[in-house]
Amino acid sequence: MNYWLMKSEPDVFSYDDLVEKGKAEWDGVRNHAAKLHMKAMKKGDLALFYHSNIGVEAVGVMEIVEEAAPDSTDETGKWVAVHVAPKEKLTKPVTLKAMKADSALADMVMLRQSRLSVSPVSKSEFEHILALSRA
DNA sequence: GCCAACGTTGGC
DNA sequence: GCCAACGTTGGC
Repeated sequence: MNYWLMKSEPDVFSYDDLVEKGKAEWDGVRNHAAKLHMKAMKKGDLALFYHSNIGVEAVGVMEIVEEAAPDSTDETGKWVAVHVAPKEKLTKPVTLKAMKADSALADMVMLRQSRLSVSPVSKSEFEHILALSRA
């Protein structure tokens, strides 16, 4: 089982929007590194849902329910998307500020490469963030 | 609104 | 194949 972090601007698509839909295609990713990460995702993997621009915090956990397939919004056939479903809304969002301030998360890929919209998260980082959300 | 990071494009 | 110019993302 692997863990991931996926960014979305909440005014475009928020965690609550995902809860409302029940399941959604994570489309629109147009970055090669992000694409490779999506292709590596397996059904049952968990991903943090992160709100960029507004909030700037991890707000929930979702599950990968369908592995990478052609992105329905892409006409070139070059890009892929996975399908996700909401799993658990964090009791308390974990802000970027809190993640940056935590030495246990210093190696997080998303902190090192802030523009990457889909990034891997280690098991210990994932569990640490969940612990912070309950603190 | 600004700016840093970084990806892409195009001239050479 | 290099690199400058430019566009986009995302934090502040």
